[in-house]
Formats: sequence, structure tokens, C-alpha cells
Amino acid sequence: MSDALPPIPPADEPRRARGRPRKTADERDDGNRRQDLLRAAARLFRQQGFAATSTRDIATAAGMRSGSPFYHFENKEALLAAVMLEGMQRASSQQADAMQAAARHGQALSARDCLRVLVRNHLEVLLGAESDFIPVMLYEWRSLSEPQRQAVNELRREYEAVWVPVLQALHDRGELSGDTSLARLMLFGALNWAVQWFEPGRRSSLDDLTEAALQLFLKEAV
Amino acid sequence: MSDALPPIPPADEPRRARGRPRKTADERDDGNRRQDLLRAAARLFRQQGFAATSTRDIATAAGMRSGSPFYHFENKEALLAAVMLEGMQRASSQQADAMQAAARHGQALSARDCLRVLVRNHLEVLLGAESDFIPVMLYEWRSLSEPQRQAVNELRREYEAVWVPVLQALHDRGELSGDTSLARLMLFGALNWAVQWFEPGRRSSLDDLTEAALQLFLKEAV
DNA sequence: CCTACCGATCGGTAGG
DNA sequence: CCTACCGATCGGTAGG
Repeated sequence: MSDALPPIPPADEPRRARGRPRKTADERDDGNRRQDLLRAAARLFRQQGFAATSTRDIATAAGMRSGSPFYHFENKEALLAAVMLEGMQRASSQQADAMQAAARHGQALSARDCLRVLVRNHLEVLLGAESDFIPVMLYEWRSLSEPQRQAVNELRREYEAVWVPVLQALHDRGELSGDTSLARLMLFGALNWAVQWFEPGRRSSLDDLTEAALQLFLKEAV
Repeated sequence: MSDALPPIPPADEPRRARGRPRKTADERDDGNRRQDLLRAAARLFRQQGFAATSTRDIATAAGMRSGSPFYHFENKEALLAAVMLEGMQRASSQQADAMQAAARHGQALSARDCLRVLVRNHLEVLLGAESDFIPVMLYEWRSLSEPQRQAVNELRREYEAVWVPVLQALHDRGELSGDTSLARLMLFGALNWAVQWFEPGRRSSLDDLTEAALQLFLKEAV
């Protein structure tokens, strides 16, 4: 008994990683938890604002304990930036899909039809179900540090770049008057403001809003 | 000694007010300090947001110590409500003045001219120097409790009511198409959004913006 | 990803 | 309006 030594592990036994018990199984779990955090953060940031939302609130909403969000994000601000980046990526890819789908139907898409697709998709991104990410980006801009703003701004420029030739074409055909750059800013303003007053079930639908916007901003073709 | 009763105060001796040593002198001082707080709060709430601004920040900016704001306002939220109410009162009276001044010049003001005056004044209220109050109202709405929202909303309805007949007249003359109620919401959106991108010295002036908005939203009269 | 914890800050108050 | 203070909460971290 007394000379019974603990068994010596074979030299080639894989060393167990210490300190951070990472899963060897599918990484999906990790990604899912991060996504859960993003979704919870987006919803709470939108409802209460960034500063009024504690990382504990977010952790609880994602089914975690108070310290766990910092395993996935360096700090609270990085979580905000991630929400905005995620929002812009979704918006851009959704916008590209919408344009492609529309182009497949009618092969020759008029500038007016293009704008209709863009406006309709923008409203979907802004007001559709499960869309907290973009409103957070619109209304928590000042809570972001300068380097993070630049990162988000890059995606934002991509998103807006799609609108430029459409508005230019409308201007050339006399359907949109005035400076197209100011027109774009005012159009975005008119649409983004809907976040403040739109109520899903009530009165006007997103289709209604789309038609109203087109009717309001566009002139008859000459 | 045992029968010595505490002296009975004469019935007509003036009772000293205890607890709050209010000034007997001019009340101007009080009003000025309150205004200082409002101004400081408006600026900080706008720059950093309501939740990210401490009452200590505000006190310091107004030249007071940390506890003093609570002499003037019941709590932080009441201070926010006061900022918004002050903003709406100024906006409304400024709007009334602008309309009166315009009516004195040209005696018959066209609907288009009316809208020009309203838009120009709205931009001034929104983007002019010393105007932090209305932006705070626009972007801190969710930080307000329901009863306070109702109080602010009352003033807001008054302000917007002035626009209704003007937009209706434009619609009747064919210069504005579509539902006038949606048109009003989109117009406000287009203008309010300028808070996010307008830079005072740069490129376009408030006059430029006014003309751009009119050109964008209005059709030729039929 | 949890437990246990820290230092800092915050809104607000008593008493003068 | 100041002084001095309190209880609560918050972002974040060490160690596992």
C-alpha cells in the first residue's frame, strides 16, 4: 500500500489547457452566446439607452451572470460598437438582396422603382420585427468613441453609396429637385424619424409609408 | 423643583419657520440660479445624454456644489422635464413671433411663404446658437416618465398645430401631395435629423436648408 | 463562463 | 445654497 505510487501519465498524453476551459466540441455554442448577448444588448440599448443599461441587465437578459459579458467583449463600449457593426452588416446585405431580387423580376428597373425598393427595405430594417440594431446606431452615436465611429462610418458609407446613383438618376430625369446630397440627408431624416412615432399594427403599414415617402419627395417625370 | 413646568410660550409669539431658510430679499437671485441650472443641464444632456450626465456635472457647470440642484428641482428627472418644457415654451413663442413679423411685412402671406417662415424658425430653434433645449427633447424622450411626457406633449401639440392649416392649404392648392399628416411627420423628420449632421460654419446655411426643404417637399402650384 | 469581490461614482438627504 | 454623508449600483477583474 505504502509503495503504491500514483500512476504516471504517458508522456504523449495531451496536455490539458489550463485557465480557460475552451470547448473542444462545436464552436457554435460560443458563437450563439455572443449572439445572445448582442441581441439582448440591442434590445435594452434601444429601450433604455446605452448609459441607462447596465452590463448586469444585459447578462441577465442573455441568461448569464454579471461578469460573463466581459468574457465576450472587452468592455461595455465594445459591446455597443459590436451592436452597431452587426446592424450595419445586416442592413447592407439585406439591401443588396432586395435590389437583386427586384432586378430579377422586372429586368429594366426604373430609378423610381429602385428608390421604392431602397426605401421599403430601409423601413424594414428600421421598423420591422427584431430590428433594434439600427435604431441603436442612430440614437447612441454620441456614446461611441472616435475610432469606433470611424469603423461604423465605413459600413454606413457603403450602405448609403447605393442610394447615390439612384437619386442622381431621379434628379437627371427631373423627378427630384434640389441638391441630391441634401435630398439624401432629408430623405433619411424623414424615414429615420419614423422610429419615434411608428406603431406596427396601427394605421399605416410599411408599404403605406413607402408610397407616402415617394409621393412626397418625387415630382412627376418630365 | 419637581413642580417647575416648562415655560409656556406666549400665544402670540411669531413661530419661526424651521427647516428652510428662504430669502426675504429679491427673488431674482433664485430665478437666475434656476435658469443657470437649466442652461447647464440642457447643454450637458445634449452633449452626453441624460443618463450619462451626473447631477454633480450639472452643479459644477452652474457653479454650485453637488447637493444644490436638489434645492431647485425635486430630482434629476424633474430637471430633465423642466429643460424640455422650457424648450417648448421658447420654441412656441419664437414661432408665434416669427409668424407675426412675417405677416406685418407682406400683408397677404401665401401658404408657401407661411411654410418657409415655419421651417426657417424651426431650424433656428433646432440648430441656432444657444439651442440645446429642443434637441434634448427630441432625443431624450424615453428618459421621461409618462406623466411628464404628457405635460410636454401638450406644448408640443400646440407647436405643431400651427403647421396643420398651412400644410392643408398647400395640399388644397396641389403644392403638397399625399396625406398631410404623414407629410408633417416626414417633414419634421427631415428637419430634426439635421441635428445629427448640420455643422454651423460649413457649406450650407439655415437659409440654404430652408430653401432645400421647400424645393424638395413642394410641387409647383397648379 | 461563474464566484467573489473592489474602487468609484451616483442620486439624494439631513441639518444648518 | 453648502457640508457631510449614506446606501445602492456600476463597470470591471482575479482566479478558477
